[in-house]
Amino acid sequence: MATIKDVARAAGLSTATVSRVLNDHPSVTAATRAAVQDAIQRLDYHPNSAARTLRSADVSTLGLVVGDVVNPFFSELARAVENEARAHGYYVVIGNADEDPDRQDEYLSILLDRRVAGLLLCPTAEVSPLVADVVRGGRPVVFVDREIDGLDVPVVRSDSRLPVTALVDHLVRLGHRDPAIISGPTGLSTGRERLAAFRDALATHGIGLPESRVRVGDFQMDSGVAAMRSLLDQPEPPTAVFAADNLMALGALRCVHERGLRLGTDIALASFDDLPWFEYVEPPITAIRQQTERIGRTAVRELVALLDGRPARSHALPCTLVTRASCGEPVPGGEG
Amino acid sequence: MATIKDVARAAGLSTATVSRVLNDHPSVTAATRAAVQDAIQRLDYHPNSAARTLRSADVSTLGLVVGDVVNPFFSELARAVENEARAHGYYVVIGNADEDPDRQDEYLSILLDRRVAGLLLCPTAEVSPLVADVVRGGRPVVFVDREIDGLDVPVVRSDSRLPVTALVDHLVRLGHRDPAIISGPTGLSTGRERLAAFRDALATHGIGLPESRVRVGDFQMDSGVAAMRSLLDQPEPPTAVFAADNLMALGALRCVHERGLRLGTDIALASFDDLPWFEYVEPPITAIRQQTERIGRTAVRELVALLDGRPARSHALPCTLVTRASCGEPVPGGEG
DNA sequence: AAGATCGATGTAAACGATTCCACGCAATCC
DNA sequence: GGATTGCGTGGAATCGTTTACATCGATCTT
Repeated sequence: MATIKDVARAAGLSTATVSRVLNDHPSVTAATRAAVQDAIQRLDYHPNSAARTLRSADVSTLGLVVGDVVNPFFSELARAVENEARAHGYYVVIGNADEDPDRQDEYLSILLDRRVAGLLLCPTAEVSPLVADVVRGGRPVVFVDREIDGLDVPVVRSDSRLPVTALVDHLVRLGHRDPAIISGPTGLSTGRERLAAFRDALATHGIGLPESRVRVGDFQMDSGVAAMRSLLDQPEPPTAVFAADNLMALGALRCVHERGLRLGTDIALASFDDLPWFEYVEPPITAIRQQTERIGRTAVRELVALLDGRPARSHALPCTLVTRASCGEPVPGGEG
Repeated sequence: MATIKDVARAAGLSTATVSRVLNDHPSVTAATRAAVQDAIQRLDYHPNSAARTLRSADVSTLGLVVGDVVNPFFSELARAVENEARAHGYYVVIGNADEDPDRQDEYLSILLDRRVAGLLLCPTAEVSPLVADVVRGGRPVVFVDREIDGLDVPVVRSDSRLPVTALVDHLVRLGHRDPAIISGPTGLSTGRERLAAFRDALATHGIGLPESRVRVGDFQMDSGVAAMRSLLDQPEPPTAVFAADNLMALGALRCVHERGLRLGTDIALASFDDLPWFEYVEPPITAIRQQTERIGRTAVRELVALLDGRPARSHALPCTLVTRASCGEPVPGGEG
């Protein structure tokens, strides 16, 4: 493959001049420029970008490590991140942790190795020496969706307490006296928070949350199926179930269908994370809607602030409870 | 940012030795190795991959450019690609074209700049000088899902003809005499093929496909809404609609709900791409199921073959028609 | 016990681009 | 008309790594 030296030789010029032509440097004669262009054409020369980025660091790419690409929340997040990043002149390359802390660390390494300008991370584990190192190393990092105790990193996420409280009120109003939860991993801040919010909200109604009403999944679909089965297999199954993310809600739904139960009458189901198709299931599924797009955009803005040397701050964005019919009572005009 | 020199100095060794540790060279004492590891930890050192690939090309990372991360087909594909790649010792970084040819080219450039070992690409446009250059430049590339006429690149995709024919037979059997299609872009091989297969299959039943029965979307949700509206706004709307991908099917579904129509009785709907939740909509949605996981895994295997200097071949994997009730007739035991 | 062998480490030359600095030359100034 | 300015270009250092070759003890051979 032709190098800049070959071009220089072919054009009878120095590599410095060729480089100037390549980078649109003003002080090059039109004639010289043409000669270089010609040599480039003839030799089918393509600059080696490894050499290029070695010399002058790449500042155009951001890294995004998501919890699980298959999770629509994260893919929508990825799209939002990308759109906002492009508006600021950055590209985004994505690594998929698949909810596996080891994979997360690997992609973290790869992206750092590749010298991305900054990192957006949805941490998949509470403790990761690598993450801690990266943060302490002073690299520009923003956490998205999840935070890690003890690490002073800007976090952009949803505030789960209010909407979960609203959901519990909704459930209790419909007569559910012993709702269950399919929680996310308690090792993740989102898992913990949603569970705690659920428990606390029930407590205000004088309702406890015994172990028989809690199952812990991993935010992926299969764990939702298993959790729902386990809940329904009890002597006194719950009348309502709150799945802490959309994939586990889908899994729960699969189980409900397996058993031939009717949603909303035999068993109530609600989900953290709203999805377009929740509206089209019969009956439509009540869900807590996150401002996914806004989360992504805000996170990018904070990261860009960091990159520009400005201070960044954390955000807990509000959610809305979208009440539909899956918890028992058809709510007219439920959207909103 | 720490360099190999800093590590060498901190460990009281030469850069050569540090490099040997980094690359698992056998002839390094355990003690020396430990000292280097320690220094690496302390300094939070990450090798500069630009320098590394400048000296000797990086062989551990594959690049994947998907059509649209938000499309569940592509996110499932991404997961499969990643799992298979890891089994072969590769990592995968993802770029999202968002169905935009310019973005595709940008990510292609970025990934090539970063000197990934090989590329998996879901081309978003028929003509792209960059893609052509890359292919002609002899870089290891495998196309996934879509192909480009005139480029001799291994392609791993679904064979759409058989299942689309089966779908049309199904529709005709249920009495639909003028089905419509929400096609993908005709600039994409998948768009063209599915449309052609639909038209040809109808022809064998003596049914034509006039312009009033064809709408062209972009494989994204909004275009499905618009296309469905346009189809239904006609004086004589079709009784059945085939959406050429899952996102446009979701869009069509939104339109059906907007209008207060009942799926299966007022209007039939079928989709290319099956999704778990299609089963839980009322009535469940008939769909053509691709072997997404197998497509991803096969594509990686072919790319790995290329990287190992072995020949690679193309694959057209079979799909299955999963008949459910959305086209009018509840089919008992419809799964399969 | 002296030379051959071997294993661990260091030295320094690449890789291909960018860019600071210096140089020569023409045009301009006083 | 000699000094100054400015412009186009070239020389060479530099980015951070890998790796061929050199070095240097220690061990082995006979």
